Amino acid sequence: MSQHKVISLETIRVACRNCSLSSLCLPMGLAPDDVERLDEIVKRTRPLHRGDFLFRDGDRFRSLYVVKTGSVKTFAPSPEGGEQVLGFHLPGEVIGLDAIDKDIHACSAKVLETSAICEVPFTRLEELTATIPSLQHQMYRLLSKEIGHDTDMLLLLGKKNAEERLAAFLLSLSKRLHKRGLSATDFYLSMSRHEIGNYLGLAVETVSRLFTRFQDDGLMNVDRKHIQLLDLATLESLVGGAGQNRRQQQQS
Amino acid sequence: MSQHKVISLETIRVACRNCSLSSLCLPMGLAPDDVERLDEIVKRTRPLHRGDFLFRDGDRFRSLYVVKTGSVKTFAPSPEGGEQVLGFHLPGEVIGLDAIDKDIHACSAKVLETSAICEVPFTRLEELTATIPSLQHQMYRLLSKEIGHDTDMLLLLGKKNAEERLAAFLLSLSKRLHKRGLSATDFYLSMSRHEIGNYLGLAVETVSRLFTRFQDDGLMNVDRKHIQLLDLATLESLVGGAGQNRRQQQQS
DNA sequence: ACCGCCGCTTGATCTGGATCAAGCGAAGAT
DNA sequence: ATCTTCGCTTGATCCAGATCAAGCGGCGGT
Repeated sequence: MSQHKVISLETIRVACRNCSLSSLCLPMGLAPDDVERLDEIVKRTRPLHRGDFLFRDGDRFRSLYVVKTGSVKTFAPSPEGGEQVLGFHLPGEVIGLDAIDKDIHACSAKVLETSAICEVPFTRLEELTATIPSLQHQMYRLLSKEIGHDTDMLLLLGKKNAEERLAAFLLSLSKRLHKRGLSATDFYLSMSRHEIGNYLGLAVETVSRLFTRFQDDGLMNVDRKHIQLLDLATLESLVGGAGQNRRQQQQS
Repeated sequence: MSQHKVISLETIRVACRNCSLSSLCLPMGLAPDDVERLDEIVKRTRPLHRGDFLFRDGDRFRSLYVVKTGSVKTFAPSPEGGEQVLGFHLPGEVIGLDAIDKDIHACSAKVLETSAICEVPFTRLEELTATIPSLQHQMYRLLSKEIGHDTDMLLLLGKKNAEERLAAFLLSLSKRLHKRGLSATDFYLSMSRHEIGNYLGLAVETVSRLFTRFQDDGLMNVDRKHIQLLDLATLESLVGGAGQNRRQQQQS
């Protein structure tokens, strides 16, 4: 806790137009002076550290958050006092979209590692989107994309077995990191096995056993948090559920 | 198939301002002449019948659809040739929001019973929202609400057992029908046991057994598609997972 | 450098719900 | 009216993954 260094503001103060995420983030396809206007409403906070909250469930909704570097998990309380991990958020990804409706956050967002986060006050963003059609369109797409992603998760939790879930999880991380310009095959997990299991609807032990199995099968190397994917093609085929002999899925 | 009656257009041609769904649908809180403008872009189609598609996965995205009466299911193909039921849509609910991002439908929407559906061409709606701030806000809320709903489903599929899932499903139907002005305790299921099971990540047999059990326990009456909920309070408590003796949920 | 905690792994056992297997009966077809 | 199909129910069995149990070892703290 005593290690909070004072970071020079110059390091943080990076305008949207120079942001390496610009193609992933909101401003995609905006005219230069529209980017400027967006840039003006974005707050750049000092780096957050592992365990810090962006918001907690029950908090009033004020802003969207964009991960610039690092990672964040979101999770919702379940009635019994446990929690459901809803997602892991990597650079370029937006957090808080689910709270627009009720104006109250229904989940919490916790920083998994030292991270830089942009804060975008939603009311101001809304004013902006009303005058910049292409930004409005981006917002609709952003919200829609989130729905599509949730849909994928529903299919995963509803129809896939443990092996397929973990393979899908690893490939999802891989693709998202790659899109961000990082290695698709060599990365560190910022979340615990427990959190992965919670997210995928599996017990910690199952996650651990599958890591071991995937490694034994030559699909990947696992060393603590350090992951190396060795055979993306086979992992991809595992996700498809063509595990070899799978009963014809039920047609409803 | 030979029973397609010609329905008089007057029956269908009901303007938004007179629509009984107006408080649930898009126009909430709009000025009268804004409702008028919205009304002008909404297409009202002839009634659709069981088995008709609003769209299929792979179709180009053009419109959102609002259920006026009846019900619709949406479902996505899974890699193995099966499918995942993504939702059942009742009057006042909007379909197609997930396709805005990619401009292609990733799921199909199939009518479960004779239904009246409004079609809202999205491009025109987008033009409208750009000039009516409160409508824009409604759109954001609508999209956000959908994300929130998906989040609930993730918790259900990730953490709840069969009993909790079915209880949650029944109560969800009950509340949504009630909001629409229909009975919260007496209704007909327009979907099959198979579809319910698929939606909830359960086998048909499990759904059937649970219906029997709930009935034996005096929580509800089940006669084919006809459902009567007798003890909402107990059903509610089942959802909470307080089944009685439940291990303390994992804290990630 | 040492200690203690906690996250992870691995093995053994248990179980909720899936799968397999038989009817049953209602709704639609002829 | 009868047939046929298909959706549903109910019983028996099976199994993937949860739970229980027991270390191991890295990492943070002092």
